[in-house]
Amino acid sequence: MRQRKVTLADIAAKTGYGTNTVSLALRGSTRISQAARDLIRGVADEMDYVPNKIAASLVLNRSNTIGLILHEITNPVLTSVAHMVQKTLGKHGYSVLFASSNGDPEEELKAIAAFRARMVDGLLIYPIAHSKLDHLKALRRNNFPTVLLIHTDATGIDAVGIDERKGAFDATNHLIERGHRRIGTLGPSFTSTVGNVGKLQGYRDALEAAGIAYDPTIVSIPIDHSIEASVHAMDELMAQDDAPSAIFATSDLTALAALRWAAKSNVKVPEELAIVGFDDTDYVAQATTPISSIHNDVEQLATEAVERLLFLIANKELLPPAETRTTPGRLIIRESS
Amino acid sequence: MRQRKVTLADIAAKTGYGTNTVSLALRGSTRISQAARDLIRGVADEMDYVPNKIAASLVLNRSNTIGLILHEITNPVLTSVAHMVQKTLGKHGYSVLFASSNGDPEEELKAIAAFRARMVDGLLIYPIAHSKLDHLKALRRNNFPTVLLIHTDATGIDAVGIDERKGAFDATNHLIERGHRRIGTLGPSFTSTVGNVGKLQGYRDALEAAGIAYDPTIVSIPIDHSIEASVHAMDELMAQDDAPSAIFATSDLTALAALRWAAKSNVKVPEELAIVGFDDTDYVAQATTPISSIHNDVEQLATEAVERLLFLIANKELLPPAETRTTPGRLIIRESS
DNA sequence: TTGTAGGCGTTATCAT
DNA sequence: ATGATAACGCCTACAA
Repeated sequence: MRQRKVTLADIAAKTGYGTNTVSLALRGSTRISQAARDLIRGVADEMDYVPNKIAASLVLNRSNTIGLILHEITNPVLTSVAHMVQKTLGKHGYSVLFASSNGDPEEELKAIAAFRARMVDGLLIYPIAHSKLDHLKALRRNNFPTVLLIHTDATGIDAVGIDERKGAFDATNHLIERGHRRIGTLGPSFTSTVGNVGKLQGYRDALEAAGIAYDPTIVSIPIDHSIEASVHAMDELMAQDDAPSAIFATSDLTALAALRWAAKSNVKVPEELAIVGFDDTDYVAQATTPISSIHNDVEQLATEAVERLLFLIANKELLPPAETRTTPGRLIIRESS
Repeated sequence: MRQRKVTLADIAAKTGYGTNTVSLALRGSTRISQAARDLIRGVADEMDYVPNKIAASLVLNRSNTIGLILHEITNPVLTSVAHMVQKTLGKHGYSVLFASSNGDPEEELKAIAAFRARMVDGLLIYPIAHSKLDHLKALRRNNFPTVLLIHTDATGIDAVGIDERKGAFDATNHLIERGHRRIGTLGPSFTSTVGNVGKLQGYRDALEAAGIAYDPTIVSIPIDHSIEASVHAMDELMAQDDAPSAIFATSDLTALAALRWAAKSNVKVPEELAIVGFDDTDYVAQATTPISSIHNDVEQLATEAVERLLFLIANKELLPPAETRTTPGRLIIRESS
């Protein structure tokens, strides 16, 4: 005995108006008399009318929904991005379909397909790998508004992201200025993980500028994204003969791991080991030894990405040339360095 | 010069079949000859056909989309829930609309309205307050499948959540067994925040069982969700004459704050101050001093919630009586206690 | 095995 | 100021 959903027709029947009048009235059209509008509005509320946007989407050819795909939702930075994106889009009347690709290209493709089938008006995506952008460029070629949430030098696709290269440069350079010559780095797979390509570059840039030779034996890559794996990686890194005196951690998570390693190894931070992280989350700012980190303005990033996406959506008939925007980070110096 | 979207009719025209045959063929109906199916499938792929699920939703009266509303996405536990929920639902062919209410009841209502208008088949929600469940119960009364992601004793609404009361009891009791009699607690607003109502109860249960008087002066409530605010709260809490020798932190975030406070105050953990957290995230497990915490099986929670929701959706014509499920946590003892 | 007709709830166009 | 009609793209009858 399930009550059918209330439709425009039901309200029309009850008020004596046509469905079309009801539709206009509920959307506040001045073409309808004030009296009629009030009456209709009242009856609609009374009947607990919920407009069916899906039906509207069909005729308007616009769903007022966008898709957000992140490659890893556990990451606190991406989490903030998700939050800001949803908040900003909500203000513009958009809802957001969310999916986490979890590092699996297959999942990413599935999510894209699912979202497209649901007629999302556009896509914000933090892709899995820098090198695998072709399918996303293809979307754009099909006039499908898409914005990457990363910084990339790739062309033919819009992107707004953090300037990892510069951030990494600043972090490394700061350690050099503190007198360190042997600077290790700790972070997930530099080649495959988006973002870290740039970070490795920035790290090398800084070394080169200071005339320090790049040494791959102190570039450490944890086996997975857990802190534990990074602590492990530290174990091996620091067991070397010529162990680093400073660590540039490419994420706050690995920075915390470095700190943890120091604690359990009775190594003093920053006296015996300096640490700089990346992203400046609460966790490093308020770690037992507050850790220096590169602060990135997630709010600005999210806002700009949303703006760009909405712009693309508004111009989807003839997409403007792809653009890349970058938001710089800034180094926050704390006790760890 | 925008190419229209490919529809069933387009494929029909190109293959010479009717739209209906094409529809059946693409869905793999055996009513269509194998040859026709292959042909149609091929042409569809060639034309890059993307089925319009929105149109299908309209006729099927089912969107294969559910809404997920969290009251705070920054929280690592809720983040994991979001991830698991999306992953599990994805396997069942559902997409998830996401919104963060950010602790604002107004936002929560807006999100619910937006999702209903988009015809979600059901709702998973981590509500803002225990006390404000009436609007959610109303949804259920209107045969709208809804599952709360919290543990609650409220009736008339489905819920699956962590047993906060028991977890808090175990945490507090553990500290008592370690010989502590003066146990403070640190966590966001016990009365308004969902979950913490139960935690305060469990804390008091344990005290009572041990014959320790409950003392509200050592129940500390940080001003917001930042670690910094909790460190501040610790400052005040520990400045008291009869300061606690142990802290039950109602979240891992506050546990980390307690640890941070100890570090900057040169207080030894666990010798001078014992700490137990709640949720057992990586951050406490791998803190400089690994912190004891209540581990909760987020994966199981998410799976059960999704299962229940799908069950409700399948029976939405006549919803079964509301049920509450609870998943117990377990204490993980580490160096902090 | 395939085609035809009708309708899902909304909006836009064109009348009145 | 309001109403009738035709879409939007798909699916489920029912027919052939």
